[in-house]
Order: sequence, then structure tokens, then C-alpha cells
Amino acid sequence: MDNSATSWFSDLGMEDPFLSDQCDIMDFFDEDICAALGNDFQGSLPSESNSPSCISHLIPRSSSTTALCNASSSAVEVPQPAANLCASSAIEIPPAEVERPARQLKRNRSIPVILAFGNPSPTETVNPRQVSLGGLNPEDDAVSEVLTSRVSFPNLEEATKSAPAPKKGRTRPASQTYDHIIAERKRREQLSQRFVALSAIVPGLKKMDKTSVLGDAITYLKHLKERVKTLEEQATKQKMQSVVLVKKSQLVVEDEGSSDEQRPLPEIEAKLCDKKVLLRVHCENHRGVLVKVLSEIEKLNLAVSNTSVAPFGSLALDITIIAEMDKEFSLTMKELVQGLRSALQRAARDS
Amino acid sequence: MDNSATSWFSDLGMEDPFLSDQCDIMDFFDEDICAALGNDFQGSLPSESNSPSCISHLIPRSSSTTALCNASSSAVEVPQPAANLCASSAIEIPPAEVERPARQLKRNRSIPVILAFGNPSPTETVNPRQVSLGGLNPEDDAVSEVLTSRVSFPNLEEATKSAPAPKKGRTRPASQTYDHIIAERKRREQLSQRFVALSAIVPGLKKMDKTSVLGDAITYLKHLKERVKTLEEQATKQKMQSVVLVKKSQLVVEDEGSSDEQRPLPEIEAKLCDKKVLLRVHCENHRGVLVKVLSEIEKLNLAVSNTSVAPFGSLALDITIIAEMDKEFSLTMKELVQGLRSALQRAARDS
DNA sequence: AGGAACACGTGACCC
DNA sequence: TGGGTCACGTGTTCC
Repeated sequence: MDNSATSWFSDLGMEDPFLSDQCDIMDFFDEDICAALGNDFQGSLPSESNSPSCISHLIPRSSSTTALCNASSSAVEVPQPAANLCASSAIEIPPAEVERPARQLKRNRSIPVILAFGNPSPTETVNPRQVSLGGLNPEDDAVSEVLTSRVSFPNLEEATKSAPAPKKGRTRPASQTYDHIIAERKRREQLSQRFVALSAIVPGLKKMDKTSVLGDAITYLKHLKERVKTLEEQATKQKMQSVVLVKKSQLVVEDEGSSDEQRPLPEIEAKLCDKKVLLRVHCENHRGVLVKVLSEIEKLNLAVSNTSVAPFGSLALDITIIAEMDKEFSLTMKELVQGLRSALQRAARDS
Repeated sequence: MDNSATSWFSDLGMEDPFLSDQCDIMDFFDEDICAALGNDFQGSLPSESNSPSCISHLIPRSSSTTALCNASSSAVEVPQPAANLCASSAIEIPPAEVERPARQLKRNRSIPVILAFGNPSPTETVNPRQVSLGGLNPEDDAVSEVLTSRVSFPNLEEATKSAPAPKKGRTRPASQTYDHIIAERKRREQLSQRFVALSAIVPGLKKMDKTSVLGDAITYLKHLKERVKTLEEQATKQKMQSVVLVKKSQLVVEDEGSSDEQRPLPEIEAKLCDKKVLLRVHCENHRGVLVKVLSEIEKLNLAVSNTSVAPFGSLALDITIIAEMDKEFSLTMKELVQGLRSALQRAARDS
């Protein structure tokens, strides 16, 4: 039981592909493009912050290793026509260069049974329109106009933090924004992978959203923990159970067919031959139980001639006693067993 | 075994406060302020999108029920100096009105042992200033200048979507952005709660970040699953085995009800606990019977760890043996009992 | 300085 | 259509 809380790390070996590191999948994008264009692009933005997903289009995304359901071939990866806007002039990024497969059609819910937190591979992404540049309305000419004119914003140079020199700013030096973005993506992807891995092992998952998965995983984990606990203590104590009590039934009642076991441990068996008594006691290994048994036996006017005690299992004790009755005093085995049992139960209660 | 995959939902009852709904904690902010200022504010921004955390300051945040570690005094919450700007003019939000306690000093790492995903509760947050509206650089006058002039951006009216009428837009009707934001906050908070709940259950957690918690939870869950599995099959196979077969041996050998028992005297009884075997043999007291029994036991790859023999009556012998079997070698009690019986009968025939 | 982790607001998408 | 979920880029903090 105690080791279950400490030794479970042993199977941390990557038996599961989900838990493998695969940090390498992120080394995919053209660093030159990022280095060359990124700064200019960022510089041309109104200023720090804002346009949350605007710069993202410069950083192509890997084909989402998270997805489980990308076995659907299709593959074609429509190259996103009509990628209008995105800070049109003043930014000299060839839009064809910027491939952005993942953003549109984010969750491929066509296979709902397999959940995939994360982009389910850009298979059959038919609509290429909708660049959705950072919340900006595509196909809205007015907004596009706004963007364009915003790029030609007068004090552009002031807002520009060109080089990795942060001028005066509080925020990132603009060369690290890249690393920041891809690091964050990597983190997110890893987390999503863990989520699908988790949802794969938790049974009976009804809802597949992250919160539900986590919640059900928690209750399931609790359930497992408790089950292990009961199973473990049953494995030690209660395992003797049936064996043991079947024994007792032999003496007292002999109810054979019923598989009703589960009686507590003090199992006592007595045999009589002439005036000699063979006594077997199988009980929990508490302190003083042997003395208790022996003193109880002597109380019953039995003279012990042989005794043997041995531990069995983790917490059981096996006692064998041979004793002899007084000639004039005869005792039924039933009385003997019952007296002994009650004495043992009293002792167990007191301890 | 099979029910373990289906019946664990039974303890879904909210024994755990982390899993309680507590959706009500979100009804906190002043809707009037939001309705009155929000639209104007949003309209005064250059256009849709951008400034990701700009509107958020109008929506005060609840006192982060997620945090676990706010017992840490420490408390003082340095009030982030010089939080000027953020769309200074044109936006008539009294900064005192806008209390934004949670953003600064996000994770209270003063108690690293208790993890707390989420804001460590804004208790005794002294500073109400620091609007820090959006990702804009505070204390940067140039940027502030840029912002100011941006607000006076010429085609502001074009970008303005005043009412919940989305004019033409693709995005949200701007009255729902509130609900969106708080819904998202609620979702995030729930998720974080689940994370701390999970991290409280998984033992031996070394790193406390979400990814590690999830990963360790996964391996731990796998470990538990496997343990339950082995425990269960051990509980069924091994237990039933011993039970049933001891039973059967009893059936064959003993019939207790008649006072005259012990007919075919080799009475053998075996119990199994883990890999330990308790063996009791009650037989006629022939010469060499103990050696016979012991050698037979060793032939079965059982290592005797304790033995006791005592005469009982005139011609009976009572032997108690405790032995252990090899780990890889599993022996059914039936085989054990039968092998021993045949050996003893052979020995009795030969003598 | 620079990586790592987090919460945030936001647009997109689905039912 | 609206509530719910997701991934994204970003600002921020910690080491």
C-alpha cells in the first residue's frame, strides 16, 4: 500500500507515444523568413501588443502532431487564395510564402468519437478564405481599409521597435517574440497531447472537453485509488477469509454450498481424540494473542503438552496446540471453540 | 474487474469541493458599467480586434477561488508603479473605478510546495491603479503618444461598431463580448481548479506545472490501473483457487458431522497467502512420514520456512508446514494437496 | 538575459 | 442564435 504512492514512477518509460518528448517537431519553420521578415513586420505594426494573431501568419504551423484523426488522407492543403490584407502595403511579405494551414477549420468535428484537442490536421480544409487576421474582419473592405491606413500611420516610426533593441519598451525585444510564440505553441501542443492521452485512458468519458476530461479523470483516479486500497487490504486480511471460514463451517455448521465467506479471521479448529485435544488457531498477529489463547486453555482445565506458533503471511498467526483434558471433566469441542473465539475477539477489541 | 470500467461514476458525488460547480461566483461585475462604458470603449478603439486585454479592465475579476496558497501572508502586493496611459484620452473610464487586482503578481510563488494554477487571490491588493490597458507599454510616453493619436485615428467611425448591431461584421455583436469574456474566464478557472485538484491526488509530483501534472497523472493512472488489474486477478484466481480447492480437499477427505471422522487419515489442508503456503497434514504416525512430506514439498519447488510436528493421540501425527513458492512458479492448492496425498498413500502402502 | 509557465482576451467554430 | 469550447498570440512573472 505505501509503495503505491512512491513506486509508480517506475513505469515512466515511454511506453506511450503521447508522453514522449518530441520537442523536435517544432524545428520546422524557416528561420530566415522569421528573422528577415519578422522584425520588419512587427515594426510595421501599430505598436506593441494588439492584433493578437497577426504576426502569427508569418510563422507557419506544423501539421499538428496532436491530432489523432488525420488518417483521412486528403492531404492536399489548399493554398489559401485571396489572402488579402494583413497589413497590405508597407509589408513586403509574399502571401504565398505564408502558408497558414491550421487556423481555419480548427476542430475537425467530423469524427466526434475520437477527440482531438488541437487541430485535427488540415485535411480537406475547403474554405481557404477567411484569413481572419487577428480578429480583423476579412472581406470587409472598410476594415481592410482601416488596416491599410493604419499601417501608414503617421508616427509609425515611433511605434517601431526595430531591432532586438527594446528602445525603451517594457515588452519583449521583438526578436524573442518568435521564440515566445513558438514556445507557447509547443507548450500548448504538449498539453493538448497530454489531454488526449488522458482521455484515452479514462473510461466512460461522456463529454470530451478538457474540463470534463480532467474532472472525470480525477474522480476515476480517486476511484482507482480507493479500489486499490480495498483490494490490497483484502488481499492480506480478507484473503484468508474464505479459506479460513470454510474451515469453521466445517466445525460449526458445515454449510458447504454457499460461497459465503468473509468472516473475520479468528479461525479455530479443534479435534478430539480420547482425552487429547488438537487445537489450531489461525488469527491476526496481535501482541499477546498466544498468551491469551494459552491462558484461556488452561482456564478450561486443559493441560498443554505441545504448542507451536508460526507467522503466516503478513499479519496472520498460526498456532497449533495439543492439550489434554482432565479425566473427569469432559468438554465438547463446540464449547471449546466458542469460548476460545470469544476470548480472542475480546482481545482483538481491546488491542 | 469488468465493473471497474463502468461503475466508477458512482462516486461522482461532490465529495470534493474542487469539483463542485460554483458557477455563481461569476455574478460579480457591474453590468451597468459594462453596458455603458463597454460599447463606447470598444467603439473608440481603432477597430475590431487588437488590444487583447484592453476591454478586460472594465470587467473586474472575482477573487480567484482557485488559489490555494493565499494563506501565505506575504501579502503586500507591490503596486506596480507608473501605470499610465492605455488609450488615455477619449476613454472616460475613471481609473479608480477600474480595479484590477489580479493581474499583477500573478503567481504567488512564495510557497512553492503548494501549487496554485491561477491567481493567488487578490486579497489585500493595495493598488487600484495600474490599468495597464492591453499589452501596451506602461510608462512609455512615446507609446502613449502613439496611442493617443491612434485614438484620434481618422476613420474611426468606420471601424466603430457601436451598438449590438454588428453592422456588417463577422465577429461578435460587442454586447456579447462581455459574456464571452466572463464565460471564458469561468472556463479557465474551472480548468485550473481541476488542475489543482488533480495535482492534489497524484502523489510524488515533482514539478507542478500543468504539463507535468498531466503527464504524471497519466502515468500514475496507468500504474493504478495495472495494479488494480493484477490485484483483481490475484484476488479472483488465487483466492478462489485456495478457497475452492481447500474446500474440495475437505470434501474428499473430511466428513465432520459424524463423530467418527478421519477415515482415510491422510488429511491434508493447504492455505495460500501471496506466495506463502500453510500446510497441515494429519496422518498416521508411520516412520519417515515427515521426511516424505518434506521431500515431496521440496520437489514441488516449495521452500520450507517453518515446520512443526507433534504426535496426537496414539498413532496420529500432526504436521504444520509453512513454505514459500517461487515467484514464477504458481501452484494450485489442488495440485499440492493431491500430490501430497498420493505421496502419503504410497508411503503408507509401502510401510 | 532568456527560457518557462501562466492567465488573459479574442476570433473561430459547433450545436 | 447564443452558449460553450478551443487555439491563438500576448503580456507578465519567475528563475
